Amino acid sequence: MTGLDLKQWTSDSVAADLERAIHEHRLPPATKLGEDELGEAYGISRTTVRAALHALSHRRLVELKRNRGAFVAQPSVREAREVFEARALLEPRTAHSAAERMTEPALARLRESIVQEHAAMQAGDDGRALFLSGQFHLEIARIADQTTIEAFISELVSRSSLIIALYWRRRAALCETQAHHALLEAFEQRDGAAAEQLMKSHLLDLVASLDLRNVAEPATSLREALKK
Amino acid sequence: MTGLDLKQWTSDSVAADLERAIHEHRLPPATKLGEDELGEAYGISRTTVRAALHALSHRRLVELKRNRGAFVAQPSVREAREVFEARALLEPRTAHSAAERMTEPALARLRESIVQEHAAMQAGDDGRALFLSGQFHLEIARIADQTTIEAFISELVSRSSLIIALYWRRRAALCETQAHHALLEAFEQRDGAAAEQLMKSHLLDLVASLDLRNVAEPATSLREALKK
DNA sequence: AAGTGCAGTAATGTATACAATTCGGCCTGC
DNA sequence: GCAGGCCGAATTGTATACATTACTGCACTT
Repeated sequence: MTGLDLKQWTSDSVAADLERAIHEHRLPPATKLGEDELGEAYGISRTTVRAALHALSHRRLVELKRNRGAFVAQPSVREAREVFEARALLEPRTAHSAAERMTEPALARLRESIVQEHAAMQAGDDGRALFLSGQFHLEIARIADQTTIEAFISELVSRSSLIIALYWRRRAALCETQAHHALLEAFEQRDGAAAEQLMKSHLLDLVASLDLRNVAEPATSLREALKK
Repeated sequence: MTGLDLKQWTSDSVAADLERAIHEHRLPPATKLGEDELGEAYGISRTTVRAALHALSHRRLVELKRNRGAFVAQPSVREAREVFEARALLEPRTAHSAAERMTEPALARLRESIVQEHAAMQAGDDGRALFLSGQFHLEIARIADQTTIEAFISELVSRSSLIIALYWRRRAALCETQAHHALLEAFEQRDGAAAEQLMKSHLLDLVASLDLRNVAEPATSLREALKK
């Protein structure tokens, strides 16, 4: 477990640590996140753990079931589609803005991100590669100088990682860095329209790589299903 | 205060209650939300109040200052612009989808919303009118059957209410229901393109009615300003 | 008189103890 | 043999007590 007892953990840092673990698929969907267990792992009390779990539940990365506990979320097929529809609304035009505001240091950060992503993939660390891939998308929103939209994209990217964990079809991997390279070129040329279009197809490719056939998942619990 | 001791308050219901109070301008920006004070008002312990305040801080309706407490957020001019830029990305195309999926019961709900909004305004209850105006926008996302985007819009609408509290220019009021009526007509005709366009201009009008001249707000605290 | 240092106070941050609820196993009865 | 109900264990939900931090006022120094 991550919980080295050296650090002074706060609810925020614990939440960030857990989010990264989820994002990197070290904590797969449906994993039970017991408060006592986590508290012991991090060397803190349940109070702080609870705050972290609640924070993650607000980002839909964790599902809180009353009197049952916290579990890594399992996005439904429906939710998976919605997440990518939301990304399709936000990211292309954000990429457009980013291209227009692009600077040399920003380009350097994007290149560095791709390099690290590539390295992680070479090292066979798929989880880390996936996380870094998300960082690339986040960095674009940061460059576009839209912190509000950045926060939304951050949530959506993390949730996408859960979706990939559940619905990823082909393990063929190179497609990601390829698309990011293409985006980088558009950014280098400050070509907003191209960046917007590339981001749009990149997201469509992502959805296409998923197996989102509706399998009519049984209600997880009758209680839930009968609520209304 | 709202805290009637009849109800069994949970952190979620307290958060919802506070959010509504903020949305209706009963709790203006910068209001101190003391844990003890709220706990006493609702007849619950600080633990539950804290959870509610944390939830609201995740929606950027409340600012948590470490060891200082919780305050109703005061969006900056910058943040105000960002909120409406995000809405401009999300809402027009959501309105488009809504128009295409429109049903008679959904239309009835929209009409009812407008009626109530109008009634509240006639009654001089500006806060409630503002809240209902937000409900209209939310209902559209609900009709579009996009719960993920709906959650984002819900947050943005509530934050918009804070922005209006801070930067509203003219008290002239009728503009809101007017725009909503126009949208309703587009919905009645299932005209997605028109709805999208009307929503776009409606949001632009809203921004235009604000006074977002940059006044270079002084750093709220030197500590914050010098953090990096 | 202005600014600095110090201590008191009041609030939040954290941990722990108790209460409530859920689920699992077992047992009984038909 | 199976369905239904009861009881127990485990885990979360809530409240309270303690620790920590930041601000406020006052006295003191220069």
